[in-house]
Amino acid sequence: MAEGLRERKKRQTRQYISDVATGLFLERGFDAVTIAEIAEAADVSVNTVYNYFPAKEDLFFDRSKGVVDRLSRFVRARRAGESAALAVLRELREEVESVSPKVGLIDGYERFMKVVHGSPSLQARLWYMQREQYEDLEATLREETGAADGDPMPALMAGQINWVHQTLMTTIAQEMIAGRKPAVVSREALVLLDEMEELLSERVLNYGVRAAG
Amino acid sequence: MAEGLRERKKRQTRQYISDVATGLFLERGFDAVTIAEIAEAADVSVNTVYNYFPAKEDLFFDRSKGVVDRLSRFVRARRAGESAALAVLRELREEVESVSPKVGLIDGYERFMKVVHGSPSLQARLWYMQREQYEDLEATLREETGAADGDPMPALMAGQINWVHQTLMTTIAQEMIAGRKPAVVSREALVLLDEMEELLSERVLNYGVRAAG
DNA sequence: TGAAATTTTGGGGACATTGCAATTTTTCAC
DNA sequence: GTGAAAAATTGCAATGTCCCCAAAATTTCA
Repeated sequence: MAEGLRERKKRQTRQYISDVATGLFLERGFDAVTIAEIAEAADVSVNTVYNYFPAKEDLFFDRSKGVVDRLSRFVRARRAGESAALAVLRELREEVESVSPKVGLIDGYERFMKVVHGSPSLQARLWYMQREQYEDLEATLREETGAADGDPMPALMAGQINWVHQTLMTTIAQEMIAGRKPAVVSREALVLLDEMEELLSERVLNYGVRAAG
Repeated sequence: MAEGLRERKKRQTRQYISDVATGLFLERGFDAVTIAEIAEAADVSVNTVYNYFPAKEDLFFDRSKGVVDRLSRFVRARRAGESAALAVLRELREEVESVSPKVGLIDGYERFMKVVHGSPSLQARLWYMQREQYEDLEATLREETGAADGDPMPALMAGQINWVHQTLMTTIAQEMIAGRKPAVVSREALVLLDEMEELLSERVLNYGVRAAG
């Protein structure tokens, strides 16, 4: 059985509110738009907005859901004989090379990031999500390598991998905000990834190698 | 001429408000204390509180001022023949070894961090300060090495050094919160620093070496 | 079709933060 | 010392986020 009318309407309402809000935010900035305005524009009550979104920031980052385990997924999907760091590097290269929106390589991303840049609370939320990603990765590494409880390696390795990802995303954001085209930024980002890989030590590059075959 | 009565009173008032606030925060948590309560306890008006502190978080982190250029200072003070990363590692080791409050090795730090842990806005503020530290370090590295404008190395190196510092501070905070004694945490932290140094690549360990004598 | 479950809404309120004007305190020239 | 100028403190009102609760509207399902 699929889903009833109620579920469908709920999803639609939620989506609609999110869309309306995002539109307003992109147009006028995060702080300049009030929840009351969003509610009115979406033709619902303020309470309904809060019914779907715990906080104002959630309205903006609604589409960025399911990014928490991004790095973890890369690691879990690493190939036989491949280390955690190299798997992440490979996946990131693929996304950068294919000029994927997943790494912000798309027209309009600059608009998005400018809004974030202009609001402390959005930046805070972004950092929070990045922190979550890091912690998720640490847990995954601990799990995948079967490291003991007191072993600091998973945390350290997660930190190094996180550095790669963070630096990549920050750089892309900066370049996009600077007005560069996705294709151009893609090429620069590939160079950056090469440089970062060269800065990683052998021990990092070899951590969490999946048993061959 | 030193300072007039006015300046002195201002500083006293500011300090008193901050002290009263910190006391309340440590006692009952950040969110559970209102600005109005602080104002009343400090026997001033709410507006006076806002006169000295732009936001509630500033009341809590008032003592943590001047930490922005912590890493930068370490780098600038590096010795002849010493690299940026090694200078930071050395300074951190010294502080950890001497069980210094500067790295959180002091009874009561656990209390402080628990409050931070319990409040999203305080965490956000902490991340913001860490971000500032990173950016400050990048600028310093760029300056000290005379790197070209498009050169990504200062940013990458700042990232690596920042990883060391961040990981150290986070670990110390966790251990302190877990109830360990400063002396014990100090010993663990020294081991951690060794492990991190071993994970840094030669290129990182050799970046920004100050010309010998 | 009507009761139960769920969603939406209205109203009230706590609290951070800001702006403005009135009031008090401190400074400083005379 | 005294009084005006400068600065600090205060009170008051308002905005905006977010929470809680109870009433009203909508949807589900026996």
